[in-house]
Amino acid sequence: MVAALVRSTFLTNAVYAESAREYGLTSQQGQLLCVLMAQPYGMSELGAMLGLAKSSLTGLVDRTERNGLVQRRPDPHDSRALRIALTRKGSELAAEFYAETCARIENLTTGLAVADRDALADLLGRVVQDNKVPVVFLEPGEGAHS
Amino acid sequence: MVAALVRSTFLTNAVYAESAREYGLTSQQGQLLCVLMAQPYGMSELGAMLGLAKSSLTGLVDRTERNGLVQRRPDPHDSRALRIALTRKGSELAAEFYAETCARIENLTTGLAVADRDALADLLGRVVQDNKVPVVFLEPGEGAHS
DNA sequence: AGGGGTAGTTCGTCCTACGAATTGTCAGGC
DNA sequence: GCCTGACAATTCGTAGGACGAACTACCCCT
Repeated sequence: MVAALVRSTFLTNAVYAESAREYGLTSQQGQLLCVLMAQPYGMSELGAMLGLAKSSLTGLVDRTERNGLVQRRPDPHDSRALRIALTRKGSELAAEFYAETCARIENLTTGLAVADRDALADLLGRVVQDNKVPVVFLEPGEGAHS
Repeated sequence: MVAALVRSTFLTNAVYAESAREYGLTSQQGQLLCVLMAQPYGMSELGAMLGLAKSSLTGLVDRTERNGLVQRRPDPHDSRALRIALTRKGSELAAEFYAETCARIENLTTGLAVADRDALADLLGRVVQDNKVPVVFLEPGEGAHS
């Protein structure tokens, strides 16, 4: 059990990172884009979702902003706070990266029968839910709700 | 499916990293120790298993060696090559880290019935095998065979 | 108006990862 | 025996990632 989970994690990481790399992203930047596909978030919210310290986030957003993918917008209701949102370019890149990554991850399970794939999705879904994993990756079809 | 896999990967990463941290390790150093629990390997072999460039490995082994966990031994049959092996201290730390990490990962699935856990292990095991994931984490019970 | 808590940034430090260039060694052909 | 191509590993420079501690600016409550 444990070994299977750890190794599949290793596998998924590698696939994710390689896909990101081909779009000129790091894993972390790709993850940031994927989170922001749903809606803009504040720095602190992002830190909580991604499990990063505030200071780590500043840098990540800096670099991603420098690449023109993301934008710091002032929060209208709180002048301390920021809303981090995708730029047009970031939005387009995120969509491509997301689609390609989905395809590649999906491909990892092509050795399984359809019923088995469904079973796996269900079981993993439950584990994820039981452990309250933040939505770092949308369900395909789960669109932006803003 | 895809989202469940990616999110469970995120979860496992976080648990692994936190466990490592508590033993004074980074994820990568922890991974290195786990791989070496099975047997010593050469730098190139490690690079292939972990999916790292040679130059990345030099640094990782440097830092881990500096902490006294790992040792570069000359390869008796090839004086270009090295065998990277756990030191006594590294071996002990690896065992503790491994056990603790196993426990924590196992814990992620306590929301599942035993039969479901077995099913999940089986399905993930097949995915891992189909995709030829290197043995970056032993099956509990799979001991060193040297 | 004062003061505790919150949002983000800055700074210094260390780890991670890569590619290109380099050194030493092995082994096969001649 | 020697040369040459392939291979093992390191070095160097660069860039990103992550953290904690210290700091600024602002919110809100009283």
